[in-house]
Formats: sequence, structure tokens, C-alpha cells
Amino acid sequence: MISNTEENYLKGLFMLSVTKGEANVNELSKLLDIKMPTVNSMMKKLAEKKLVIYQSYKPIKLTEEGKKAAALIVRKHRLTEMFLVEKMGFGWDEVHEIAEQVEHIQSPLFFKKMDEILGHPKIDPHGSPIPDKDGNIDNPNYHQLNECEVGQSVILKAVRLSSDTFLKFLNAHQMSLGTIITITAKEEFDGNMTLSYGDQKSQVFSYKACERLLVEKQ
Amino acid sequence: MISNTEENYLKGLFMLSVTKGEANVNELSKLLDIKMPTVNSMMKKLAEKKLVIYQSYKPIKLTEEGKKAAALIVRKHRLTEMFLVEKMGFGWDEVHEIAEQVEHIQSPLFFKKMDEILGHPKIDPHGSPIPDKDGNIDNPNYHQLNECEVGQSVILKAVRLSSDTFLKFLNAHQMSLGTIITITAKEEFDGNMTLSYGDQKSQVFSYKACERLLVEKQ
DNA sequence: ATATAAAGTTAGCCTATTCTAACAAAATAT
DNA sequence: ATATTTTGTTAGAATAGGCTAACTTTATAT
Ligand SMILES: [Mn+2]
Ligand SMILES: [Mn+2]
Ligand SMILES: [Mn+2]
Ligand SMILES: [Mn+2]
Repeated sequence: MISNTEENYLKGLFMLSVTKGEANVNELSKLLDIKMPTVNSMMKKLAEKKLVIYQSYKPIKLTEEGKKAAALIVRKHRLTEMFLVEKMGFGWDEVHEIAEQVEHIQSPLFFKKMDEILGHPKIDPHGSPIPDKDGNIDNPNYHQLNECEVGQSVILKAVRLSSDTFLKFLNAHQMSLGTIITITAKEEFDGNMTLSYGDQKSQVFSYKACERLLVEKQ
Repeated sequence: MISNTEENYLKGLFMLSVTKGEANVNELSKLLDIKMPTVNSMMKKLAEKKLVIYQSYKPIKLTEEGKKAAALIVRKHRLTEMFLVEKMGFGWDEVHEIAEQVEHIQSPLFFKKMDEILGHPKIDPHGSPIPDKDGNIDNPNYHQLNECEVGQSVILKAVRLSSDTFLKFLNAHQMSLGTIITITAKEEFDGNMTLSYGDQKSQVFSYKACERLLVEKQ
């Protein structure tokens, strides 16, 4: 049995491990907004349960079992977000908090039905990949918009670190997944980019915004 | 803030109070499958929070605030069951356990959407009334089938104490809400009733089964 | 009117999850 | 090579929610 609390730690570890394959106590503490000593004890407990590999002062790694459990929670989270947007009329900026709760529902049938009704979606409303029933996930190799060059034409595929406020910002600027963007200019000084897309002929996006836009080259 | 645990106690009290307007520790203990001393401490806590009126050795009553909170949880439970059956293709015998979890989701918007999508339903898949947004509930005055007379024709309106096994039993006997039933015979000895409905010309239902069928006279 | 049974309470203990304060190790800067 | 900062650990305490054992009160049956 994995408690809701333990599930949240596993999911946090999973997200932090995407790049480096490991995470540390401090990062996890910040991500979950839980103090380090608490995270430390939980790591001992999860190690006891064979869900993580953990030795004092060393980075934390998920075991295969832990990785699969975590992926299945991420699957439930992202399926839920997709269901809320596609079948219940929510905006992509309204679903994360609800999914954060629904992801803990214990009922394989519930999520199987969601998956079927949605037609086995591969991505969530923010473009993040949905792990399959076995916990396998394919991390597509998108580029951050801030690293693209002037003159390039790209397509918005996903949003990174998608807080509700950032998503509302994108709504306000008529930017959504699939939008085709041409980079008109790029400021060396602060990384500001001037973009042309849809109706917008020269919108200036900050470095902080561009960093979060994951695109694919046309 | 009312925790999930507290919500379950409030809901239990609400159900037990339907008839007498009050409940006692022993009943609640059995309903929730939690030992009496634990229930006792929780009653003190809920009294502290002004959600129940409680004095030692006296029956427990919900305050107006407690009653409303409980009704809103019941609302979420029943809306969920309706959504699962009507919009996600579940059978009426598969939804209770899931609703038991979903009822604790904190998101008024989530349940508002459900309610809209369902067209503001007044009853759940088992015929139980759904409290409105203010927590008001109208308990319709149905009759238990076992109390009806031979020769009477009635309509099945709701199922009481609807366990999954009982609902599966009804499925197997092609009995569902709306079924028109004629009472052919009634055995004095054990209360068995012979029923005629739909394709079934003379099905014998035990007292225990009839007790759980709530009907309206034609 | 007792005696017995059922219901309710108290006391004390347990696990899960969190925190703060103090200390230790590792990483970074001078 | 130190000194300082950052990261990690330990110890001790708190709160929520649950349990058993023992005792008390109320209800029921002789
Ligand atoms: Mn999310
Ligand atoms: Mn969560
Ligand atoms: Mn139910
Ligand atoms: Mn519940």
C-alpha cells in the first residue's frame, strides 16, 4: 500500500529525475514545500519499501518499482487533466489542482474508462506525455523557444513549468498548443524575443516566458 | 477546514439522522467500521468545531452548520455516481466505492460542471435524492415493497441499503428503477413475495430483498 | 428489584506525517 | 588552506486518527 503522501513524494522524485536520473533532498523539499528533515525521513521509509535507493548524503534514485509506481500516478494526473479539458469543458489553466487530488483515486477501472473515452491520448492539455499502462513514457525532444534563432519558424508543442498564471498569460496572448511561431527578433541583452504568430504580428515575450515554451522546428 | 475523515463522520451522522433526527455512538461506530472510543473522541472534536451537539451518554445531533456540510458531501457523492453512470458508462453496481473517494475532492467548480453536464439531476442512480447547492434535500415518501399488499401495482423508485451484491442481484433479475411491479402473492410465514414485472411472470423475492425496494403506488 | 447485557467513556498506546532546533558534512569562495 | 555557505542529518515534539483494556452508565431481563 502506497499512501497519498507517499505518492506525492514519488511523483516529485519522478519529475526531478527526468533529466539527471536522480534528485536530492533539498530539491524535493522545495518542490513539495515540505521541510528537509521530513523529506529525509520519508526517503528512509521509501528506501525501506524498496521504492527508492537512498544512502546518506547521496542523491536519491527511484528503483524500477518506484519508477513504475510514480509513472502510473503521473498517468492518472495527466489523463485527468485531459478528461477535464476535453470532456468537462475546463480551460487548461483550471485543471492542475483538481488533477492533483484526482490522481490519488484508487480505481483502475475509473482511469481505464477515462482513457477509453478520450481515445487513448498520448499527451495532456499542456503537451506533456502521458505514460502508458505499464508506466512507459517517451520524452519527446522539444526545444526551448529561447534557444531558437531569429528567422526560424516553430510550432508550440508543450508548456514547461505550466503554472496557472503562465497559462492565463498565454490565453491572454492567444497562444496555444499548435500555434506556429516565427521569431522576428531576439535581444542579446535580456533575451527578449519578438514573435509573430496568428493575428499577432510582433509580440514581445520575455526570456522567462520563452524558456517555458517547448517547440518543434518546422 | 474539514478533513476527509471528518467528512466521513458527518456523512455517516447525516444518513443515520434521516429518520430520528439523531444518532448514537454505537450506530455510527458500526456504520463506519470504527471502534466506539474513536468515534467518541471524534464527536468531542466535532462538537468543539460546532458541527455537532454532543453531551455524554446523549444521542448526537448535527448542528445546522454540520447538517449543511454533510448534505454537501452527500451531494458530491450522488452527483459523482450519476456522472459515472450517465457519462462514463459505469453500471449502478460499480460506482459507490469510487464516489466514496471522489466525494472528498475540494473543487466547487468540478461539481458545478458535473451538475451542469448532467442537467441538474434530482436523484442518483439508486433513486436517492441529490441535495441542492444549499444542502436542502427532499426525502420523498416512498413505501417499502414488503409493506405493500397483494394485487397492488407499484413502480420501483429507489433502492435502500444498496450494496453492490444487491444491485448485481437486481441486474440478474432484470429489475431496475422504473420497473412496474405487480404483487401476485405474499407469504405470511416468511414474507416472501411473488412478483410479476417485465418479462418475469412469477419471481419470488425474499423479505430481505423486498425491504430494500422503495416503490410508489400506481 | 436485582442481575445481566449493551452502550458509552477514559486512559494509555500506536503509526503517519509534519515541524523546529541543533549539529555534521559537502561544496564554494576567499 | 581556511572560512563560509549550502545541504543533509538527528533528536525531540506536535497533531490527526486509530486501537485495546478497563471502567461506568444506561437499558433490559429476570
Ligand atoms: Mn498538472
Ligand atoms: Mn497529489
Ligand atoms: Mn453511494
Ligand atoms: Mn468517503
